[in-house]
Amino acid sequence: MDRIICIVGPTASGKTTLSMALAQKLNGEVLSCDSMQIYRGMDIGTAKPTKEEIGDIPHYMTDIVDPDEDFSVGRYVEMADKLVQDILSRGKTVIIEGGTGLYVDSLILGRSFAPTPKTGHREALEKLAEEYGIEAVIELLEGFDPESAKKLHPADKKRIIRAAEVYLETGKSITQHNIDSLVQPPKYSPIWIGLDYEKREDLYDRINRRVSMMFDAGLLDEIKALLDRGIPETATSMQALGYKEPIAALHGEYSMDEAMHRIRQRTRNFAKRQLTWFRRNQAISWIYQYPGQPFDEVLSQALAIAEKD
RNA sequence: GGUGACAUAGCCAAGCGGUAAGGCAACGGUCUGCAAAACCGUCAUUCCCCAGUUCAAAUCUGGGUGUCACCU
Repeated sequence: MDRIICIVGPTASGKTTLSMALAQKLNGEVLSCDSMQIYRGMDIGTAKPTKEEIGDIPHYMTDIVDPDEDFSVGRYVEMADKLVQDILSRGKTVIIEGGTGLYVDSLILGRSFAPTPKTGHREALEKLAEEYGIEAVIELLEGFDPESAKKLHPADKKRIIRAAEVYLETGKSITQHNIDSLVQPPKYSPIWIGLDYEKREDLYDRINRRVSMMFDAGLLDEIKALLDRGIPETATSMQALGYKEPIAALHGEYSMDEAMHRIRQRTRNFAKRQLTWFRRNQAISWIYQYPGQPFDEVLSQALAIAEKD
């Protein structure tokens, strides 16, 4: 039987440490599932595991593209799935360490994505929305995908445009695409372990402290190095938490102190969204930690969950 | 000690006699190619306290308390 363990949870919940320890114990290899750690040169702000943390454990899907490259879930799944197959074929355990819910689920469910669109439909739709308002796009959408037109909130411009784009690209509505893919059984059935804290405030405390540590570790130098390399500030990667705020501060929009506060705030908000995403996955066994808990306790709980299967 | 201003949710804040805007935070949720993104929902039976005027008061009057500013 395929042996896959997914370690999921909000940022700063200790996923990296647990993944490495489990890999050690279970003869596993770690596959990172994080939409920002894929970028080269973005280490401190993304809390990427250090060389010391990784040690000699095989570790994948980190540092795979440059920060100014376009990336997507589709590309992630394509690359990661090959690695999963490869690790399994060698009889080892795959430990998926995931903070990006969409990526983890897409990989596990085995979703297939159409190739990157190049037809310019999206640009045209965006222009239409800009000139005539999003209502014009909704109206258009009603013509070939009334379900989406009705379901999507008028303020959710991004998804409305995507829904229209999918139809124009493929001739099939996004609603139909979704129905088709929901019919498919999940590609893998991993053991799910969720990491969280008993009390929300303890998780938030960890986030606050970690942000300070990032600044101490040289986050600003890292950002300056990226900018010196010519990475555009508008690149998706540079819009990441912990990057865009210091950049704004460097432009004098607010103080660096304010930047740090904003990073903390936005990271706390982000952690809550991650929890919302993972909470609906009933297959997850949660480990609720408390401050100062010995790591061995967490590890043995995780091993118990992994062994139960 | 005197004079003046102000007291509205955890924070900022509108309201100026007709039955408590809005923003942030918090909490809950959505999510199928930007996801560290984008989006949605909930959140003051009550406006510092007491008394009064009025059909009706967060809004007016008197007193009290507190904060700030200036004066001595």
